[in-house]
This record gives sequence, C-alpha cells and structure tokens, in this order.
Amino acid sequence: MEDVARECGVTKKTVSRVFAGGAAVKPSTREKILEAARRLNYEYNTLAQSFSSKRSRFIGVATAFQQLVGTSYFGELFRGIASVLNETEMDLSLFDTDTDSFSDGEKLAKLYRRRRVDGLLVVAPHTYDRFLGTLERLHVPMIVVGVQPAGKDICSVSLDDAKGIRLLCEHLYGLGHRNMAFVAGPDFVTTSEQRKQAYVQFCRDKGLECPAHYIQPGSFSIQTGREAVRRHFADGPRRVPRQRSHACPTAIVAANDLMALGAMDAARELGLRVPEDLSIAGFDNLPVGGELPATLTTIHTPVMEMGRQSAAILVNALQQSRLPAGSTVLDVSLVTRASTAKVRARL
Amino acid sequence: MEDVARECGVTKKTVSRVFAGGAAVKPSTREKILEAARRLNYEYNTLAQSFSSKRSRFIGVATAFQQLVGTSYFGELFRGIASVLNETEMDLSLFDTDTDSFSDGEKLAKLYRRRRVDGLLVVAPHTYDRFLGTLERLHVPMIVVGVQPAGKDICSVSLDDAKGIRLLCEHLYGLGHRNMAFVAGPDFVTTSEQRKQAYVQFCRDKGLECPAHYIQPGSFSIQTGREAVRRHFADGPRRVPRQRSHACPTAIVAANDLMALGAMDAARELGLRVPEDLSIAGFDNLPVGGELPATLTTIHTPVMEMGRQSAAILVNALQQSRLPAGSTVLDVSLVTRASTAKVRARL
DNA sequence: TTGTAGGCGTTATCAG
DNA sequence: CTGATAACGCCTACAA
Repeated sequence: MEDVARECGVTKKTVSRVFAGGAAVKPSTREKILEAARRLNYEYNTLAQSFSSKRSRFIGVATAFQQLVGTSYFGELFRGIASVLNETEMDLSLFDTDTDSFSDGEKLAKLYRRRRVDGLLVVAPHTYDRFLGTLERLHVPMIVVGVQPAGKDICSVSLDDAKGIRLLCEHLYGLGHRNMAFVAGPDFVTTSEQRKQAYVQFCRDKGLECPAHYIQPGSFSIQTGREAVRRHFADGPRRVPRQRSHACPTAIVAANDLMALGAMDAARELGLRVPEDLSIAGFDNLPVGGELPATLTTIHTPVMEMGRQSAAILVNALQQSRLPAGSTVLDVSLVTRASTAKVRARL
Repeated sequence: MEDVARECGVTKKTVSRVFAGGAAVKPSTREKILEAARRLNYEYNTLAQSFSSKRSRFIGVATAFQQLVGTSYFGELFRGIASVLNETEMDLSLFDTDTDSFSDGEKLAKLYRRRRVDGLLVVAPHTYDRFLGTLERLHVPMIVVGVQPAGKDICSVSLDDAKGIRLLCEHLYGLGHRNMAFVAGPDFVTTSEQRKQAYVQFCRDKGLECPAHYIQPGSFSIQTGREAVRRHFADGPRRVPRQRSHACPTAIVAANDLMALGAMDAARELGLRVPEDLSIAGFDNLPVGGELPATLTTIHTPVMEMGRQSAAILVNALQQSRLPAGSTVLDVSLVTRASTAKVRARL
C-alpha cells in the first residue's frame, strides 16, 4: 500500500480509502490509485483490515447441520440471507450447533468474542437449544431465526405457525369437517410443537372431538406421515362412530407437506380417495405439492423473506454498533388446492 | 495478552502458545495461564492471529446457491466437508458462483489473494463454469468437487458417473433387456452429460438399438422424469416394433433418482406395472428410493465421502503450504432393488 | 519448554 | 478531500 501511495504522491490513508470503500476520494485520485495498484500488482489485505478495524466482516449462521443443511427450508432461508449480504461487504460462515461443545452456547459466544464473526444468525428450531440464554447474557449480536424464543428478550424473526394451522382448520371446518385428525412433527422442534398446540386449541375452541389417537406423531418425513395415517385408521377406514372417541376422521392436517404427501399415499393404500373420502392438508408449500395428481392444500410460508429480514436486521444493527432487538413474526397464507373438499355423508 | 503474561510471570509468547494451540507448554504453566485469562476476562483475538500469521483459517466453499443449496446432494457433501474441518481450526465460508462477477473466476481468486480464505472447494457442476482455468492460472489453492475438469491439471475429487451408468445398463442387460431408454439430465451439467454419454456408449458397445426418442431430456426433477417417460411411450405402451426405430423400451435408465420416481409415476399412469412390464433404474440412491411401494434400483454415490476427501486433501495441502494436486475418482456401486426384473415376452 | 526483538498492513484520530 | 503518526495484538525466527 505504501508503494502505491508513493507512486501516486498520496498517503497510505488515501489508498486505504479507495479500497476500503465508503469514504469519498476525488475521482481522478481514485483512478490514479487503482491504476497504480494494478501496475504494481498490489492486493488489498482484508486480514489487516479486519485486524485494524476489529471487525471480521463475517456473519455466522449457526444451525444443526445434520438436520437442516440439505433441506429445502434451509436452502430457501439461506438464499434469503445471502441475497442481503451480497449487497454488503460481509460474507457468510456456517457453524454447526450439533457439536457437543455448542450445547451451552459458550462456543458460539466465543466466535463473537474472539472476533471470528461480527454477529450471528441462529437457526435453532429445537426446544433443547437452551443455549440462547447464554448468548443473550453475553451480549452477542444475534438474531434467532424461525422461532420466537418464549419469554425472553431475544431478537427473532419467525413465521406465524399458529395462524397457519388455524387457517387450515378453519378452511376444513368451513367445508363441513368436524373430525379432523393431526399428524404432528417431532416434539423437540419448537415450531412443530406450536403447530400441534394450535390444532389442539382450535378443536377446543370449536368443541370438536379430539381423542388421543387423532394426534399421531411423525418426524416431518414422507414415511412417518404415511405411518401416522395408517394409525389414524387402524380399525379400518370406514368405521362408523359408536363412541365419540372412535369416530373416524374426515380430514387430516399434517404439520408439514412431506407428511401430508405420506398421508396421501396412505389414503391410497386404504382405498380412500382424496379429497372425496378424505381431505388432506399440509404446511410449507413445497414445490412438489403443486404438481401431484391431487395437488396439496397447504400453508405458504415466506421462508426466503424470513432469511432476508433476519439478515437485514442484523446487518443494520451491526452498522450502528448496537444489539439487534425486537421480534418479527411473518404472516403466512392459505393455499387452497385439490386435496381438500366438502365433507360428504359418512358411508 | 500482555496482562495475562505478566500475571503469570511468563512472556506473551507463552500465552500465545497456549491459545494458538499446537505448541508444547508445560501443563502447570498452561493451567496457570488459562486461569489468569479467565480471571482477567481475556479473550484471544483471532483477527490479530490471522493478520499476523497471514492465514484466515477459513476455507471457502464456492457453489451455485440457487441450484445446489437446499439439495440433499449439497447437504451431504457439505456435512462431509464440515466433519473434516471440525477437527481442524478452520471454519467454512460459502460463496455464490451464480453472481455475475464470478463468471470469470476473478472474484473467487480475489478471495484468496486478499486473504479472505486460505483455499477453495469449488462445487461447480456446470459445463459453463469456465472460470476454473482462471483460478488455476492464478495458483489459488483449490479443489474442484463433483466433476473432473477435462484436460486440465486441476485437483479434483469426483464420482465415477460413467461406471454407474455402465453398472445399471449391464444389470438390465443381464436381465435380458435389449431396449433400454434413457432419461437425461440437463445438458449444462457436466455430470449429467457424462451419464448420458456412458449410456450411449453402452448401447453402441452392445449393438443395442438406440433411436433418438430413446433419449428424452429432463432436468433432474420428478416432474421432468414423468414427462420424459410419457414421451418415450408417446405412441402407446404396448406398441409392437415394426421398424427397429420404433421398438418400445422394456427398461428405463434415469440419470437420477428423482427422475426415476417420476418415471415410475408415469408408468403407473400408462398402466404399466413396475417391474413386470417395465424396469426402471435411477442414480444417486436417495433415501426415499428405499421406501416406496416398489423400491428403486439405483447407484449408490459416496457423496459425503467425496466431501470428506476433498476437504482433507485441501487442508493437508494448506498445512504443507503447497497447492493441492491430482484427481480422485470415487467408486460407485449398484443397489439392486424391486424396480428392475427380467424382461418378459412382449405382449 | 520458554524468551527476545521486530514487524505484519491496515485504520483511527485529529488536523488541515 | 487528504495527511501524519501511532497504535492494533499477534506471530516469526531465532536463541537459550
């Protein structure tokens, strides 16, 4: 840099201003400097910049690699994040929260305190991700993405999961369904738990019967959705209700689209037509749900937008040297397609 | 660091050795230093470390975000990479090759020359990714993952795509099939092109008929697999061959599992039973292929292992301050399941 | 196993 | 819009 400066009859600082961006430099000076740099084969050293400015210009994205990387959910979220960072000088780094040492948040906090990252986007949907409190306490610039941590003053951007389920249930209720069963996601995923609670709450509000076997567990995969519905109809698909608790569902709400796909397959196995004999609804609006023989009624979730907003909020907070604050809950919407229809008289 | 050193009656250098890792420090001294650091609330500054050592300790993973992030292929590959880096002091950073400015490789090269990353893993499966030459020329420590760039002296780790197709074709040939059609992936993906070539070569070697309509294009999705097979049977599924060029396929080889799934669905639509009337084989060994009504014969590809090896080779090269070299081609294997069977007499 | 001396390439600060 | 100087906090190389 010294050489370039000398060559141009300016100071290192002026050269610095050209390469670091932001500061105003007279256009003619800038050109002269860029030219000299090219000629002298000079390359700006970002390591020195980071060292001197005490900012790494890396944003860390912390998530459970095993469970999320490779899912379309994470892909979409990630692209949203990247699209925002693309317009800044920041780059992205990924960190795995599956690792043992992450369990208490110390390791993530260390990333910040050692200046490895300037801030964190934590995509940690598991109810056992108790490390958020640690990060909060240590004043790590961080945004939790995908869930709204309960009762804490943690900045988050999430989706309105409960509303999504309510939209589905109301849709089915409006079609005359009074026996809706549910395929739940894994208990340890916060979002999954919230979707289940919203279903239970809806049944309670409307006075719908909801015996224990109406709620079958799954783990967000096609196969578990299939198995769950087999259990829903364990005593046969055409069972006439003798006792309230044995009524046969006329509609299935799955906590995500993959399980809804499994549910559709199980219905086929059971000889039930969708939607004539059984309505099925999912959640997530996966692309594949739009191109099936019977397309899937579902909830559209603005996942990429969630990525964008979380990144934008973090970047903005960092630029102003303050901690991000406040919770954002993004709206979801009902997508009505061919897998749901009016309930028909029981056989 | 100065404070901690003074507190313990040692030099900064000794404190440095404790935190930088690697170097030998007397256990008692180490303990004393760690304790003092805790007490003084000292935190090691990785920015200074990087600056001073001229190594960022970041590995860049460059890929096409839009097309790969969120796929199970990339997820698996990524986890393989991460598992290796987890045992080093290196972290991962992701860079998007979709961006315009990446087209000529200058931007990726700049990442290295500005010391933003110590090396690159380039997951660039597209035939139009012509920037590899630029990177090679600028002596960027880099490994190309997933494809073996033709005719260049670039370090790469890839899968034996051609062998995979040969295994599938030989399997079907052994079952008596003489009319095998192919569902190709997109032309601009190198791997896809290689799979198609291997199919064509096999037909040529065995003298099998392979009229133009036997090769239908797809784009690695379920839907395009379905459409391709509809075109294979455009004149009806039971067509008796009158001319050689109109013979009806008894087996379909799809360039990936997703398209094979679409193919199975198309077969169902056409009233063809799998495998009795039509054998279908895929490529990739996706988990879902093992749990269908008719499970899928496919090629297992060690994608995670590919990630592991590429990361290991790069890390190793960096430690020895030299450029990675040589090509590794990982073996693939045939997984025989229920979607393929002996050809039967034509109706 | 530990210490010494010097330097890495940028930015901050404040002035002009 | 530009400049002068002093950090920044660690590492390298060599020595003991």
